[in-house]
Amino acid sequence: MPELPEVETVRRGLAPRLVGVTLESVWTSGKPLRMNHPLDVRGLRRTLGEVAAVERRAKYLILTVAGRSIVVHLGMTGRLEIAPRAAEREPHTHVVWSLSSGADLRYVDVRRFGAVLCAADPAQLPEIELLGEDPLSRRFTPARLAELAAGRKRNAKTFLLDQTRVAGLGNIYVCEALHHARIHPEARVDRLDLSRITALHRAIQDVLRKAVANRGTTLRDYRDSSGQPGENQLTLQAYGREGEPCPRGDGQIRRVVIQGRSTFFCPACQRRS
DNA sequence: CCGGGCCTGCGG
DNA sequence: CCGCAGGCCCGG
Repeated sequence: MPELPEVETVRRGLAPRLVGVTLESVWTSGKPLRMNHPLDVRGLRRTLGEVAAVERRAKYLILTVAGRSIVVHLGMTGRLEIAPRAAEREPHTHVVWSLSSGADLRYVDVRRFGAVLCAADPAQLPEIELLGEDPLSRRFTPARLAELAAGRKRNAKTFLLDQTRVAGLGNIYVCEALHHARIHPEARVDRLDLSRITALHRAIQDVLRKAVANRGTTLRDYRDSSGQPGENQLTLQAYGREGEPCPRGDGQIRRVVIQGRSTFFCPACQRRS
């Protein structure tokens, strides 16, 4: 499910209900998550106490708790939600924290592609350390994007999905940003001139900011921390629109597979060079 | 780079 | 039954 805008929406929902609240105890389902990694139950038990901050780094949520951190990645179907303690647990609930506020914080993940990690210093986790530039940060400028793209003999789609360069985009927003910037998903990134890099930079930021304002894209599974779907699916220009007219010209949206992922683009307005 | 795998569910 | 799904990892 979740790319940067969805994770940011979850963060904004959680922060006011977690900061200053104490994680009193934790329960786990016993099932492994991403890559069959068992949950670190002892680490989670050591990471109880008052929540000082709820932050986001790319698609990761970072809860600072009593000087340590809980790091959550939602994979495809993960959800972090606040629920009344008395509410029945949904199937595929894998972690439940009891909060001093009387509610639960619950991690639910049908496909178990997500991760719940803990660490004394999250910056030292390889998952976090290896992340590239956050596209909504001040450091992400057209010049920075040009630097990241220089010398990379990869197509634009693959480049933008690579979390070690620009971190936070996934399949939907890569399709949308490339469409917005009129760049063909198979355009080689080291051959984009500065004006096209600048257009891409702007498209990435515009697409992500709009999606955050719309509280994320819900195609199927995504829900925020209150269980509410987002609204951004109503604004998608290319993703999921195979065969429909391009909203911006006389082309027709096509679907191809790049990097094993469905890729939607308009052959009329998105150019390779 | 590609293909496959992880896991479950849904829709054709 | 088959293909597909907002992510990521690994081996060849």
